[in-house]
Amino acid sequence: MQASIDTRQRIVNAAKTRFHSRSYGDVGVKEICDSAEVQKGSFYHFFPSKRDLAIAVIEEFADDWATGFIAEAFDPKLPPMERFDYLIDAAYFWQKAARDIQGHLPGCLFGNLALEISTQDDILRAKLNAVFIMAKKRIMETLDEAVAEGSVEPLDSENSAEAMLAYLEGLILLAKTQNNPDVIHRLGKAIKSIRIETNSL
Amino acid sequence: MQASIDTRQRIVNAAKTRFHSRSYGDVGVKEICDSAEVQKGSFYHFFPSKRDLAIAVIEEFADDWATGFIAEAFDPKLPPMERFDYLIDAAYFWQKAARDIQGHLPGCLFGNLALEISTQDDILRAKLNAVFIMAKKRIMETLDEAVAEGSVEPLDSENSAEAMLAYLEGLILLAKTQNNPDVIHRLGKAIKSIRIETNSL
DNA sequence: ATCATAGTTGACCGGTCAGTCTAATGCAAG
DNA sequence: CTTGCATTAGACTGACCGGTCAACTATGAT
Repeated sequence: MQASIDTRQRIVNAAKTRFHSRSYGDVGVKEICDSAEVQKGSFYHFFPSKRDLAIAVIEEFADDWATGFIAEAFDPKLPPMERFDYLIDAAYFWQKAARDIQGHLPGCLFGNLALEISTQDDILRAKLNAVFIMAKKRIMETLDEAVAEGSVEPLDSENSAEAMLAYLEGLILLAKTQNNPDVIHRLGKAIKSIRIETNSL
Repeated sequence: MQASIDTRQRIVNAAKTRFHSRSYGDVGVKEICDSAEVQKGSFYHFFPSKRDLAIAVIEEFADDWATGFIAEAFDPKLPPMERFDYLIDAAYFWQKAARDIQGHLPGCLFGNLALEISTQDDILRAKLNAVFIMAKKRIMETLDEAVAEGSVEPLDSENSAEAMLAYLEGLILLAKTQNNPDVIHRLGKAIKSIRIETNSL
């Protein structure tokens, strides 16, 4: 059926933007249905529960993220370390655009959800963690390339990558708390100074 | 009156632990009242709304934090840069202890609340931001001391302090997502490598 | 044409939400 | 003893929550 795929997608789309700009707990199923112009019954035809919708949202958003935001920033044509400048830039412009439209800086959907629900739902937590692992891998590969290329001294690329990811999430957290995207630009450059040395066993 | 002060305090205490280990949205007024052994009427005698309770919780927790956690870590008797090791250590042990008791790593109350409600309530957001500004100041002072002492090359201490705070919050976010306090230890040492240079105008 | 099935509708469920209200307390000052 | 006020008790409100259900429609295969 045609309409059905569309219906499911409309639900996920409506949920995506709402979960991102508000929170999981604050957005009700009814509100999502209304905005997607779908009835409650149809919602529960596609999703056994609100939680399952959250899983779908995380998966789709992770995909959008990997093929959009991340893929653009980690352009293999760019010198490895320059990609981090693009990453910070992309984060800045994304947050700024959202803030200019909605009036509030939404932050990172994954970070938001992680802090909201990871003490309450281990499966959702694991899904979110998987997204972060994926991002970490991309950073790590970039770091490895930079080392191979000679533009960075050898380091513990896995831990350094994770530390850089933590920093990025932290920046976005502060930017959201200040409702000001400039934080990302102002502090972003320091991401390249984060290093964890290889453990000399 | 004696009991009244105690009642108010019991409400705040019950809310503090619950907001921290779950979320603002997920914890209801009834649950807080039950656990504080207080009636709804008493609750609304002391707090006009749940939101006002949140304000009280943030204020009290900020106080606990400043006089406990932060004051211990930023011990003026320690060499300035060593204080950051203590900070990371304190964060690690706190999160680990909470995880061992509750089964879930609670993260930072301020970070949690910031991501959950700062798009929905500007006053709460400002309160949270004030807590971060206070923490930033403590870090900045420490950095300034280190520079004065000669153990650190001159830098933009205000922005560097903010960047270090972002990193700490990011670490705790990842630790929560993995439900594993080790992240804090594993990546914590890099906090001292974060630097933002003075803008040479 | 007919039948199974996917999708849709909207009324409906019990429970819980934040918040209200009135009446009963306990206590302190006059 | 009494008056007055802060506090507490707990029943209650209406709205909303996530979720269910039985009836209905559209479609594609036989």
